[in-house]
Amino acid sequence: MNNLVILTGPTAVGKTSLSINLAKEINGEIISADSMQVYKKMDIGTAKIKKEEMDGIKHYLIDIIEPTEDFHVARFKELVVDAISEIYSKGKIPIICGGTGFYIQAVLYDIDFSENEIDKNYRAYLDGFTSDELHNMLKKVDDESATSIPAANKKRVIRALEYYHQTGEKFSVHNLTQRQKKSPYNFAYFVLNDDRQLLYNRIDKRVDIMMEQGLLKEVENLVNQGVKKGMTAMDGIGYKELLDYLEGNTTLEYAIDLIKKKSRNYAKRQLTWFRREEDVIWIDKSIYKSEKEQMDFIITNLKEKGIVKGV
RNA sequence: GGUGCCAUAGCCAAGUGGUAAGGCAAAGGUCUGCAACACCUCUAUCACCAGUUCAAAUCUGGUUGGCACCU
Repeated sequence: MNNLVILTGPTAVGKTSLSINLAKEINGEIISADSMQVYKKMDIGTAKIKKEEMDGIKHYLIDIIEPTEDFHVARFKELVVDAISEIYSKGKIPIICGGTGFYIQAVLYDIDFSENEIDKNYRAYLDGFTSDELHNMLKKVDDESATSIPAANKKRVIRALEYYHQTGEKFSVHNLTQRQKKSPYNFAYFVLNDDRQLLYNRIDKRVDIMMEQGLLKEVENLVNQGVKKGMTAMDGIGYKELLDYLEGNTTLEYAIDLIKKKSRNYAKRQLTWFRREEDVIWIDKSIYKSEKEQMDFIITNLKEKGIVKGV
């Protein structure tokens, strides 16, 4: 049992409804690979699937932590492994569905996030330096990483330094070996895509719908429960912009436009990510127009890979 | 009809004689513990015509378009 189906695509492309039908079709259960849907109480802004929409299909890794908690790939990876084996034990097929490419990659290639805990003290210490100083420090211990990470990207420079500090191994070496890994799964990696302009239109429209559904109220509730700027949950698109509005820094109209823009930019970045992934099967909605056609295409591919028995 | 002001990339916008800043958008890319993050790359000959000058987006004249005020 090492079959794995991945269904992803840019935000607002229509993954959710397709994933439910697919799960029914192939006797699967769904694992969400979404860095924001893991949070409870963040439903509207993350376009989280509703209970009734699940239609009896079990979902993993949705609503698992409080918005005040930290979350990251390493934790995701641990939890996913458990979810997958649980699904296998039922004789079902795991379907990973969600837009966080990084999380999908971590599972698919079984990337090793060594046991080290995040060293808050060391990070705080590093935070006191300027970008250039940090970059120079990195250059001394790991020239390769220093070359590939621009000094301006302070976040990544810090991670590379932290990794070296904790393990004594160069981050660049670690990355290289991880990158050469073959996937332990017999997988099919589907990326649902659509005409760019149509996608952007749908994103804009969806933001308006979110506002109608009460996104502002949702953000207010989070704030009342102690969620603050700087927490991972507040990195979510729609949340930080509305928080800015609530704090009186922008107008509501400006905030909404910004949410739309950020969402479009995000969709574009997701596509860049998927383009780089190997063995991706693209499902172009301008070719496979109906969900029925998309499903047939998926099933055909799953049969070819032996994930689903041929008829 | 008259007078004045303005006209720089899709948008905003510097530059007032020496060979086109910057921001946003769009597009492409990086990514292996915050990834809905963070970061990188990248687009013009200055409304049009003529003139002055070694040299003009920058000065002069005209044309077109816009804005303001006046009759």
